[in-house]
Amino acid sequence: MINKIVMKAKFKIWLEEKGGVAFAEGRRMLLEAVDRLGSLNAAAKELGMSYRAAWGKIKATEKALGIKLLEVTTGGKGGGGATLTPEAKELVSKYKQYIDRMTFLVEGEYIRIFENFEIRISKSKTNSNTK
Amino acid sequence: MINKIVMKAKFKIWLEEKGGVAFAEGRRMLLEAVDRLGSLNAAAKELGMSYRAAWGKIKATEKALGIKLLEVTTGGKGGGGATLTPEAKELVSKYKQYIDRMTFLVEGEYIRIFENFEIRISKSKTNSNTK
DNA sequence: CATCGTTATGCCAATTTAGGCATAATGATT
DNA sequence: AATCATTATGCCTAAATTGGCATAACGATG
Repeated sequence: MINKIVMKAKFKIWLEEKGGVAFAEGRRMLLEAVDRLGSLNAAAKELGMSYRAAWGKIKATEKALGIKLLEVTTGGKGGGGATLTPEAKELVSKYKQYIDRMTFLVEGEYIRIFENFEIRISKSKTNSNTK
Repeated sequence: MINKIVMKAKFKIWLEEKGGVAFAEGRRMLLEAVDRLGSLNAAAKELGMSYRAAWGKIKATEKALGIKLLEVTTGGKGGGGATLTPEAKELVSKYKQYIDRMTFLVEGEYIRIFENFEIRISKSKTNSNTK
């Protein structure tokens, strides 16, 4: 019986500052949503997370990198809102570029290196079952 | 005050099979140690983990990929031991090659994309402190 | 000056993950 | 057949991470 392997490479890349996570994909999506919606609250809702969690992520990044990410206002019609600072916009933009590039490379290198491994393993009969 | 950013890119790559983690760096080190020491127990000790944990990782990978990783014997002088199957050796070898290549690329692309970003941010004065 | 939706933050609960204790089985060696 | 270091595995505990509840402050608008 041929036991086809459908192995796949996954990866996660993040930016660290002094050993702590400073920025990663989740935060990039969050900032991108804030930029589009004009509000952290709305962005959190769209991503299915609580405002509390979203705010905490933003704060953690601001503290780690020492830069301000959001320009906020409170009060007024609509209660207020948030927009990205220029630094935040650039961080999001560069991180996106970085992730896209790495996604391409991770996939390409995986295929190059593991290609014939999978084929060979799939054809050998193995005592696969756990018990 | 110049607030120098020493941001760094970190990454983790793993192989998935049907959504579950099948292989990653920790397991590669474990198998590498088994290959060198001839025993899963000794390998676990060297890596500072319990035999229970090490055994669990191996089993999880064997189940996920449907291949046997260790050829084991019990009893006799020394109590027994474990050696890598040819498939395990190849998996370790290819994964190592993959990781080394990606480490190189992650670093290189990071520098290429973020280089001047850090410089600019570092020079602007920021209200860095959390409070 | 009351309203309303947003930002801001402490605090506790819950879920997930990892670790390790305990115990059985193995089998060549003596 | 007693020994001994290893493999094998169930089960419970601890730790770390995440999520969300509750509540305060804000301030332009009407």
